[in-house]
Formats: sequence, C-alpha cells, structure tokens
Amino acid sequence: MPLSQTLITPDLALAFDLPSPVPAAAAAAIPRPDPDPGGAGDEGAAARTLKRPRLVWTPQLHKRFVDAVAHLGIKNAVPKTIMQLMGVDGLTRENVASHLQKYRLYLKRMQQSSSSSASAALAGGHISAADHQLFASGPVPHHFLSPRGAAGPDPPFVPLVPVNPLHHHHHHHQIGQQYYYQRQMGHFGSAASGGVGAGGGFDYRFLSPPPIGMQHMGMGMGFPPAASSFGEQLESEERGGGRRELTLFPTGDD
DNA sequence: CATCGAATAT
DNA sequence: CATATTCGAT
Repeated sequence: MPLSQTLITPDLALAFDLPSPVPAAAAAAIPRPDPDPGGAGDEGAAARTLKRPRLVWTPQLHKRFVDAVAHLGIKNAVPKTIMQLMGVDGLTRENVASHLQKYRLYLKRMQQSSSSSASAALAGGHISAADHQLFASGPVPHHFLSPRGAAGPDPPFVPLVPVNPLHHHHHHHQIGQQYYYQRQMGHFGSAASGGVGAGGGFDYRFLSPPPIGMQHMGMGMGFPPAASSFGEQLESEERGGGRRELTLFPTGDD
C-alpha cells in the first residue's frame, strides 16, 4: 500500500481535481536513504548514517511545525519533542532544531518591530520577504510567549500516525558547490509557489498528515475524532492582483 | 550520556 | 537565503 495514496483519499482527490496520486512524497520532502536493497538487516544504522538530502520545509511541513510548537508551549517546544509531535517519518531532531532556530529568530524580530503583525513588520522592513514567505504565510500563534502547558507536567501526547512524505528525488548530484537557486520571487504579491517555469519551479505537492491537535490536553478539551478529519487542506494558490491570506480551515488546533 | 542551542559551515 | 553540522553548555 503505497503511502502516496493513503495520504489522500480517492474521493478527496476527486473532489479537488487532483492529478491523482501525486508522486508520493514529493509533498513535503523528507528524504530517506535507500532502504537497503541488498538485504542486510541494519536498516536503522544505515538510515542514521547515510546523509540525507536537504530537507525542504514546505508550507505544509512548516504548518505542522508551528502547530506542534503551539501545542507544546514555548517551554516544551524543544527539537526532540517537536519532532515527535510532528510525527513526520524521516524527520530528524537536527532538522527541527535548525528550523526552530530560524523560527525563533523570526519571532524575535517579529516582537521587536511594532507589535506582532507580520504585515506591519514586513512593511517596516524588519522582516525580509523571504521570512514572510514561509513564516508569515501561515498563521503565527500570537501568544507564543505565553506558555501553554508550561506549568503542566509532560504532555502525554498521543502517538500520531507517522506520516511519510518522502522525497525520493535523486536530484542533481553535486553541482558546483556554489549557489543553487535562490529565486527570491522578488516580492510578495506573487504567491509562494511562484515561478513554475520561471526558474523557480518548486515542487509543492500536497499531503494530508494526521492533524496535530488531536491530543487531550490538560483541560478537558477533547473533541470527537471526526471533528478534525482534515488538518490542512489544499491551498488554492490564487493570485491575480490580490493577496489571499485566507486560511479557510481550522487546523484542529483552535 | 542525551540533547539543547548559538555559532558556524555548506 | 535555507538548511546542515559543529561544539560548548546544561
């Protein structure tokens, strides 16, 4: 059962007119070294030893990241925990640590400037367009500074079904170790996916990982399982003059 | 000993 | 710039 198909139900795919089972994992891009074709048994060792391709933090992945951090509270939001909560197969602690570092910087800069308005910060020139693209593209839990479960004990989060957004792209080998592409889509106004063909050509794909907010928090705030079947949905990349920062679906978080 | 995180490297 | 790796601190 190819997970590429488990992630998106057939009817859902139809409903959105998806090109069928997207090549898997093209979605988020958690690379994984080859599973050992030979037949040895040290799969784990190899998986940990071989160097994985660069992780690409797609908006979807970042979303999960943010959700995880939000649910953990600043205090518990450390790489290992975040990683576990995200439940993304192939995602390493390092991956998260690196992203977290950057995210913290973003939040810091965000605080400095006016209030917590991404727009304002961006306008003020304190936030780079690039930051805006990934970080502010999605909802930024405004109250990240107020520890949520900070005082509480370790959150007994339920095991999330590991999602497996592999990125089996044997991409370029080792081009001149210089600069790849850093097509910074000039400015906001043009959506994120941007240059499909103009040198950009990101391979955004979609996946529907299990929603993060399905854990029972300290408060008796549980909701029926069916309530959050869809954590994140397809994102219509509408352009045409106006920006659309409309998130028309709950994350299961709020 | 594990892992965090700022600094640094690619 | 985005992500990875290093390395001292906890």
